[in-house]
Amino acid sequence: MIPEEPTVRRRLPAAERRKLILDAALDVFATGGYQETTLDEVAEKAGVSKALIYEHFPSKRELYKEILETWVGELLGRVLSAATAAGELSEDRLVAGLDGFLVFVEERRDAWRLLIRHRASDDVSDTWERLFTEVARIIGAMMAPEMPKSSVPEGVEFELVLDATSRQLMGSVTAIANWWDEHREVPREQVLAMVMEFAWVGMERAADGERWSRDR
Amino acid sequence: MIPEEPTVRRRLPAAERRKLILDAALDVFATGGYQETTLDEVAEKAGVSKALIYEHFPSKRELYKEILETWVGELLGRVLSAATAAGELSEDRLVAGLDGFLVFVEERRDAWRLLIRHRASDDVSDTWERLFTEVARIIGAMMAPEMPKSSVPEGVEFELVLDATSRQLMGSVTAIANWWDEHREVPREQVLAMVMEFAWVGMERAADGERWSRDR
DNA sequence: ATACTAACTGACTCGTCAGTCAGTTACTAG
DNA sequence: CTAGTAACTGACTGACGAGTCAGTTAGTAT
Repeated sequence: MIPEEPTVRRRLPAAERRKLILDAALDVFATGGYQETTLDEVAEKAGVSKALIYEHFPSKRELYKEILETWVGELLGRVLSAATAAGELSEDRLVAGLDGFLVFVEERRDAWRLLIRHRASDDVSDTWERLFTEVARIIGAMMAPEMPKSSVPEGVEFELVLDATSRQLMGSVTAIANWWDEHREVPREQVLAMVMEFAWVGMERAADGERWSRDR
Repeated sequence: MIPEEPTVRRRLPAAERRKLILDAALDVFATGGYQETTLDEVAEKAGVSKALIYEHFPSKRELYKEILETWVGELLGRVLSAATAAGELSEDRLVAGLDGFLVFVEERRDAWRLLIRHRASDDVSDTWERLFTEVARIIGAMMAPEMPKSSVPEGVEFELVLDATSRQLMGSVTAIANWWDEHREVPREQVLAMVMEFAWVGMERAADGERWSRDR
């Protein structure tokens, strides 16, 4: 009869199959989140049986964690390399890192969706919390030179303000990234400009010693 | 034998029992989110059988939605009444509304936790999305007078910027509220000051026509 | 006291899904 | 050609959890 295409291997070496499963799982987890995703869906998407998934990963949880850590690593790597490539000035580095983040969101929307589809799954919240705290720490380190004492409200520890501010920055950037997800037509430079408009200008002004005060 | 305390009613009128179930459910849902809480937990916390819950609510989903809508309503009500009580100036109103929000978070941490424990549950995400959009709309309306054209990056629709900015504000405020949840020792006024420092000063500066630009 | 009703429960069904196991078959080393 | 092994699967188990039902009992009206 018609001979089967020899390049189409029905059985793949473990590493390749593993990769395909990871890709399928990213896709499915990103769409539905951890809890509502079933391994049967992942198996179907990957075109294999569920049992095979267990040849490559010990549990659903471990599969998810591996993907989560892979992509957080990728994201962090991009942001950091973009930042360090931008030179010495911490302001330039922050802007470059922010743009690197937006590039990541633009290119890997699936991974970005996975990263924000986090909460509510106590099963894996420890992993997420660890990674999240790590990111906050790094951003805080980049922001520290931009945060002179003058911008610290009286009676609050500098460390606390730094921590809170880095989380605010993460929160606003995350929010606009999600907004962007529904407004893809807006080009990246404009998103970047809006982030700067919102978050950055305030920090600059704070750096000049001008601060909001209650009695004005 | 020892007569039972007559004031301890073993059977309560429907309305009271309903209230107790709602309280218990808020508590449990707030701790674990929608998907991971079971009605058996809620029943145990409320001190009744699971079957009784179904005498008062048609389904788990409806129970959750009722709680969600109750507390979003409460939150919105407080923010709006604080804002309107603050006078005519939209800036004053925004600050007052923000403080009203922080008061809510401080007083009803359980409800606040419920409100952020949202994502990933497609079961109820439509309800959440509706409420979320509503809040963004209201904040956008409050912000609009504070956002002169000068703060709009070139080439972007004003409406889009307004929408994106309101979401950034929500994101940063949400982020600091969550941070506050782990730093309860920080008094509310200082949290408010940090929010202003981060978000507000930037907006004011933008209003003066000073903007971040890429080439400086 | 008696009957009536609303509050309430234990024990069930039924579907779903993570994880398992006993195999079967595609490839490959000799 | 023939083991041998790695890739792969169908059919299963066991646990868990939403929702149901046939009752039982506390309060109440007469």
